[in-house]
Amino acid sequence: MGEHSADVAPKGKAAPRRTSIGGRRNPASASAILEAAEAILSETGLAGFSIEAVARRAGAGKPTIYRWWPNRSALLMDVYARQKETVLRVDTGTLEGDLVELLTRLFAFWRDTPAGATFRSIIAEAQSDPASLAALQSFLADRRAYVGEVVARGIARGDLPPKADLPSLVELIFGFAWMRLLTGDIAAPDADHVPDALPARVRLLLRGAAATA
Amino acid sequence: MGEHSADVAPKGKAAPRRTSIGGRRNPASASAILEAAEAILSETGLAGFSIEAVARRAGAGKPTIYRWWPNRSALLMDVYARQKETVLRVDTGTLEGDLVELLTRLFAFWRDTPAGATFRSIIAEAQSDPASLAALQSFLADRRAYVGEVVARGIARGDLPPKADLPSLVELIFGFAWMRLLTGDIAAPDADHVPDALPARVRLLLRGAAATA
DNA sequence: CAATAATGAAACGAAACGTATCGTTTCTAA
DNA sequence: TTAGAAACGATACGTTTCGTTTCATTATTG
Repeated sequence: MGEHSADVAPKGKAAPRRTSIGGRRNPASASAILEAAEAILSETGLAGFSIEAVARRAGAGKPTIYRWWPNRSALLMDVYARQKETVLRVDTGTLEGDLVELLTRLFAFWRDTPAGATFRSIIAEAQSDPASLAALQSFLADRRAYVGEVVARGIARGDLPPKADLPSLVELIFGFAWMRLLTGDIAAPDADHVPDALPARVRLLLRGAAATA
Repeated sequence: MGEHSADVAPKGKAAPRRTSIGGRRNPASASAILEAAEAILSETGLAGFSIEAVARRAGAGKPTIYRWWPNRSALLMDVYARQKETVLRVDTGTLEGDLVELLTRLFAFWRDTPAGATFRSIIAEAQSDPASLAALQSFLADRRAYVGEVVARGIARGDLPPKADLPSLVELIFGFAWMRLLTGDIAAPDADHVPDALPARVRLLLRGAAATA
């Protein structure tokens, strides 16, 4: 998966029909489907996202999509996972720097790539489907653990007292980020018009965590 | 609206057919529609919520619903507005008390009434419809202003320094609350199994806000 | 070569969307 | 009293999407 030409039909053109490659999945089909899904999300958002639309765009059969993904939520999750969210990899030397950098990068990732449209759609779908919610909760737990490690590293470095309220800090960071995404509030800071409030949020959180140690 | 018997069909029974009451809207129809919408959200969540289902349940015509609400998002907004979110009215004597009480009440409101299902649906719909997002942003601005007043009252009382970072505090409070709702994390605290982490979140936020004054 | 799994095209019945049409009811103004 | 207007729910409509089934074809494996 990901190593093959996707054979996604550019809009308006017919791609060669893919056929079976024998008793195994065709990675070209998978790529085509995931890329089509991503393109549609980018172009029309969740409102235009349907299995029908993805199948059409990918030149794939609906049975193929349903064979691998039970519903559109699951497909969304795979689209997001594929977008390689490496933005969380930070190491600026200070905890405050790490958190500011992490969030700055996350917002840019959400803003400048189809990832933002994808992830907000995942959250939306999770409100109407219990299985999707469970998947999202699991995903969140994983991400929280990672950020918890970033914070623990800061503690080890002495940037934060050992008894700082780490669970609250991590929860509030994610609440902040998600809310920015869901309210469409991830525009790039612009020193002339939109001052960057993100560092102030991080500062408040870190000082609060330290003060509750 | 709200003063009349709704004439909502109990499931399985036929309500008397409503007719026109002359060249104005029939408040009984409006009530029936809003109540049906609320009931469906409670029972099936957003997945079962459709204009068709509401019309059937309310014994109303789809043209009637579309006459008054452009789409299901708008209907959701009215359902939520109708649920009288008075939980924000707090006055415990201290700012920390106020914020803890406010959030405790808000979570109970979301948990114990159809309001939670409604509001999470509103947020979900806002991810696929720009007009719904605009309405949600407006609603949020209003609620932030109110909480800002609660905080300002605390500042006047001396619970928080005058130069506390009020914008960050308010934004983080809402991020926290929304995220709890969206991840299904609003279960009632249970001292034996689920300790109440909410006061710790509030404490961190208040100390952080104070420390950034 | 036969069996198997996979592939996309096509078809299907059901459901929902948003709109149009209809007969009926009620209200208001003349 | 009458005519006109707005509203009401029932019905119908064309379109889209859902999830599933069927089909002919392809490639792989034993």
